[in-house]
Amino acid sequence: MNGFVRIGEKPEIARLPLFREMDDAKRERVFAGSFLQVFPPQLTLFEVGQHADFLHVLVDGLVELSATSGGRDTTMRIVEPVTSFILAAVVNDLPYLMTARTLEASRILLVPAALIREVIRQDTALMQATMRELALAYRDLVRALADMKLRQSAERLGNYLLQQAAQDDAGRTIQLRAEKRLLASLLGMTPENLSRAFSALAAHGVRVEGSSISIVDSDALRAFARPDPIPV
Amino acid sequence: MNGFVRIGEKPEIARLPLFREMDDAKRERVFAGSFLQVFPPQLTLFEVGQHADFLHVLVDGLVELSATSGGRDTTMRIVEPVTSFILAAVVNDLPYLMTARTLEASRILLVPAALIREVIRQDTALMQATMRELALAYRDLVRALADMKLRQSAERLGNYLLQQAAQDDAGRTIQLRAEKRLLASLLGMTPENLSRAFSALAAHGVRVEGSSISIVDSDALRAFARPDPIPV
DNA sequence: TCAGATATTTGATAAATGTCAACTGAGATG
DNA sequence: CATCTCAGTTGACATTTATCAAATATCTGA
Repeated sequence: MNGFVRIGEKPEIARLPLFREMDDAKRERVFAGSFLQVFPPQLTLFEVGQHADFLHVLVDGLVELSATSGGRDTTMRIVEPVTSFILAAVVNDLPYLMTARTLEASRILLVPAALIREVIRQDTALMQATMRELALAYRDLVRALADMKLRQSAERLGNYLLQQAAQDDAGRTIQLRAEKRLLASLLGMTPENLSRAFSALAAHGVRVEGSSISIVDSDALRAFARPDPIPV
Repeated sequence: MNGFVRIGEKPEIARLPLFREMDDAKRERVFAGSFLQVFPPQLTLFEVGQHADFLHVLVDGLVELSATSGGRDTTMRIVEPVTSFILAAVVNDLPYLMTARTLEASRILLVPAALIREVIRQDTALMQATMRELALAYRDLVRALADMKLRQSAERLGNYLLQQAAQDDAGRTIQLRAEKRLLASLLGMTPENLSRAFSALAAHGVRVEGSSISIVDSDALRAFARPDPIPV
């Protein structure tokens, strides 16, 4: 299951903001030099400190990115398909700051770092897309850090739910794709605390049934969580 | 005090990683379309949500960038000269996510956002430098967020001191350029808590005299703060 | 230099979060 | 179908951090 990209995968990858605008021939070259690989669940793809050999594009499955500080580690991002990840390390040819682990069986496009750096230098549209992608990622982190510094746990959870509901356009019901312990780590709290945060949100329009969360009163939740007014 | 860049300022700005590699004529064009302005202390340069009209380069003085979440706000960065700031908002033509305020009287080069975006499109070296800058900024934030999630306050302070000592190459003594309340906000704690964190670090090789902090036993401090092993 | 304003520190207390242990329930396995 | 395992929840308690108040230090400007 290891080899060049097959035809079937290309369109959805080519449609990514990162690759969308670039020259077709160059894109072809990138794909030809990359390989799509299948990984089992719970496999570590790379670890903090390792040299960044590949830009990753998750085509199918689920991946966790975690970072370490003072010995312990924390979930930084849960990557859903189709998304590229670990772009910043690749661009600057620096060691990974995060560890990546599959949560489910996943298909991942591995783009050799040297290749993508070379094509970035040659293709202005790709470079510009990379720049945009990094700037957006930066802004996401600014928000995440401000949230972490200023909001308490139930509020962070409330905002996470509102955000998920908005972007999955699932309307009012959110299906958690990962375990709750992971969500807890992503939101910077313990599983016990997450559990209590969910209880607290019951009074603010949130109903929980296993991994299915419904926002039954989104005004009430908004009033409690005070989401950031500036759109992404 | 408002006008085109005078000769005296150019060299140090041109030496910035962001502008260093670009075509000389293009750089000249950027400078010609920008203006250097002097601001008094405690002046708000722009606020969250405003449209990003200028890339800023702090030439002299001190600037605070703060972000807002749930009504309150927190210091995200203390900008020292000579550094550009607010690049991500300018690149993507999006509203500022942060508020900027001078802490001291400051001279700032204001580069019109439309101009820098245009020149970025034309000059590959500048685009690449922008991309690199954003990727590095992203990585800084990854670290900051992991720290915030995983370390407690005295540990965060310890690491901040180690990092400052390393980069200012001031050796063992750090001069705080801003008020301690600001440092507290930057590190995500209250001023009271910062004060106690300093007391706690007394037992780990740190001596405080007003705004002058000495690391008298850097091994002890390192043992306590367990700094991240991966270099910046 | 002194008075007033402001920053910082210290103490007492409250709130939020983490830790540990026990319990519950759902899914997996034989 | 029983039971085994483990994620999730709940309760009791410890720790960390915030809050409020007061005391002290530092800075500013007349």
